[in-house]
Amino acid sequence: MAGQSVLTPQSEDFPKWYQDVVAKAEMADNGPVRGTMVIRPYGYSIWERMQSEIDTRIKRAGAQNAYFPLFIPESYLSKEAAHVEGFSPELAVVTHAGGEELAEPIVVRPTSETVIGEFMAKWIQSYRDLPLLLNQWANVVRWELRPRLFLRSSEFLWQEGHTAHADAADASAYAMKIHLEVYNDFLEKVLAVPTYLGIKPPSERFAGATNTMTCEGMMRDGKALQMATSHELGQNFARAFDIYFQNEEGQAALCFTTSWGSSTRLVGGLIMAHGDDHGLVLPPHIAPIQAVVIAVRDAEDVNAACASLIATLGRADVRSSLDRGRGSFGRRVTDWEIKGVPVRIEVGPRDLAQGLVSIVRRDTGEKLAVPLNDVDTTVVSLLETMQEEMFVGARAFRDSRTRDVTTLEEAVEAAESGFARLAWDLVGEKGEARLKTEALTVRCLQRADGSIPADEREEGLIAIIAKSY
RNA sequence: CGGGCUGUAGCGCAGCUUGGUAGCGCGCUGCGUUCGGGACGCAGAGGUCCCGGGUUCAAAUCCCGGCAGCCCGACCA
Repeated sequence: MAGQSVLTPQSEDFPKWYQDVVAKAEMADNGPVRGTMVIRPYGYSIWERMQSEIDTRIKRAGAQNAYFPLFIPESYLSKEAAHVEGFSPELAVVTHAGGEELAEPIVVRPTSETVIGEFMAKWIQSYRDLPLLLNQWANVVRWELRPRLFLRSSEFLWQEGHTAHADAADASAYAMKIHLEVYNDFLEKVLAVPTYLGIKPPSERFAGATNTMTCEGMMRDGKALQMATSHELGQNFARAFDIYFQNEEGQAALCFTTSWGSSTRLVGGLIMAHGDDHGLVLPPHIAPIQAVVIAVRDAEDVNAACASLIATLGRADVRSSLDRGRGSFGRRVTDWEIKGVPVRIEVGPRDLAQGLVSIVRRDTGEKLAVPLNDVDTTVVSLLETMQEEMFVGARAFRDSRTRDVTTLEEAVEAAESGFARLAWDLVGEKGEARLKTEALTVRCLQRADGSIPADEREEGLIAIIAKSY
């Protein structure tokens, strides 16, 4: 059995590999209703760590958490024309409740701009109430025809921020702040995923937004995944929901609003950004278990050494877990690899006799013999090294698969294996239509230096073109 | 919604052509030997063969009608 692979190799069938990992790492199962998802404890613990990291950053940016209802009157959605048009194909609508047909159908929220807009209008009186910075953690429903666990499910978990500002500049600056200091910082520092930042072309904009910013990550198969988005909504929703305030001159003025979100899709992105043929590879900062201590065999002295190591690692703030010597060694090693635990510490009689343990890195497979007394300091510094190297490695991979091109035809070719960078002037609406026939899209527009432009009419913008999830 | 495929044990499948009382691998349970890269032996448990109807002495198998799922074509975090 040795050497036989447990997972479908990525090179053979990437989607199958993804499904295998999700199942075998015990991340999630399909729910009974098509498109729904059961998130299993291991997958959920990763999501919880994401929530905690993102939530901390959101609060640092000044927003407060609140909760708005799952059920939204259908009439609310209709108040913003582009919004309802964009979302109507994927709405789940409640027509019956309490044993009767409802007078007005109720929509299960696909996003909460409308309800929150209604309440912002109520709560905002004067410029002193601005900016109003809200966030909520919730589930939302967008009916999916082609669901995939974490990446596209009919119900998913997310965080949605909603803010109101006195002027366009303040709204735009705040959306940018969230985008850089919450999303991009989280993606780079915690998930070790490098991104291309930019704005969506008008065709890809959020329904009802005046501008949409995105963080695009590259997966191991070269396809793009939108990992978070931030929208400037202009006065579209303020107008629809009468979000007025009295300015310093005593006149009524319309607010400018923003919204921004990140979801359980991040879990899928994490899997696909770092995973290899042996399974998940988790960056230490996100890993629920950073180090697993494996007893090579279930013997008294081995178990005692393991217990002592767990205690030591705990004092060093390393999230660790013990694998007692039940079952075959190889099997247990494989199982922990599939789950992507960054560091494996093997404790066996042979090493122990010399006062050593074996420490193995999940990302490189590198194996070190380390004296018992040095385990905590070694692991702590190793985890930081791995976090950094995983980011650098992912960035090198992304860069190696990103090509500057000068024609649409070259872009199509380059997007076979990664991203193409092409002058936005050379794309335009016609180019987008051409790309669509090749199942390609403009993922984002950015300035030549990689920064985020204010709008798509700026001179000299670069379009990042790729296949996407 | 259009085209192709599949529903048999927890999972993956064979059996169906040519009807005859339900099988394999993995997993699971118990005991024992093992354990430094997916261990092995022995003994077990587990099935409305997707649903409904029909043909037949007899249907997983043949016929009719449903339902569900998967893959490929237009949207989305």
